[in-house]
Amino acid sequence: MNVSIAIEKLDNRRTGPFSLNSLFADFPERKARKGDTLVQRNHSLGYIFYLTEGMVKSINFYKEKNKEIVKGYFTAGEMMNLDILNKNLEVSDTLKVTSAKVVYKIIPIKEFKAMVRQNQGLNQLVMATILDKLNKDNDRLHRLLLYKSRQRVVQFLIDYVGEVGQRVGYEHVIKKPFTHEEMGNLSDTSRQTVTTVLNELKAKNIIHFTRRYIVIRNLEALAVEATKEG
DNA sequence: GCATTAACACAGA
DNA sequence: TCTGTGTTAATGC
Repeated sequence: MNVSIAIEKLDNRRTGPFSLNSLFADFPERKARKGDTLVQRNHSLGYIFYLTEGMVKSINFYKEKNKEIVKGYFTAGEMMNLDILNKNLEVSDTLKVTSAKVVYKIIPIKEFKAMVRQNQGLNQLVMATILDKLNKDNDRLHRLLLYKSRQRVVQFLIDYVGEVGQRVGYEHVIKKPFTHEEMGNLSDTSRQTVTTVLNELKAKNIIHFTRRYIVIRNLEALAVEATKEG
């Protein structure tokens, strides 16, 4: 994603989200702890999961390689397994808790479908969520094919700030950011490489970070880094 | 060469 | 105290 689009996203982002919290308020709630599996890939599931607290990762595990591919992370306010709408209730990703605690709502698929039919806003949001995921997967694949790991980290950072960054003067802040390991998973590289790249950017005064936040000092300069070789 | 893995030190929440 | 970060040597493709 180029920098102007990232900025545009920051500006256009909806402030008062279409309130899923109130829409799903009356449905039963479940809790889980770090390491718990909410549902296994290929298993049948009669509910849509709506995350109200904590963080969940969606993964595929490849036995042959003994390797886990992290497809993405869900945070509070997201519907996690919309793919079952299209696959006869079969989930395509394993969902695992990564935060200390998770709270989520379970909405029976039949009722969910009825709500989608009735509620234009929900209908649009479901559509947008699925398409957004599709685009993200596509971008990620292209990056893997076209760019080296350090570039992918920078590109991830630009997208990331576009999604959750807050403007502060000429800078942008990401509060409670992903860990380096999580960012590595999302940009298909190792956590050590993420650490190294971030420290390089810090040394160039393009970003600053601690465990609690990331500040993008210079988004334009970051965009330049995103395509720079070596 | 470029990047990941492993291993270890250590610091910050 | 434990998780996350910073660094480097060994290893792999």
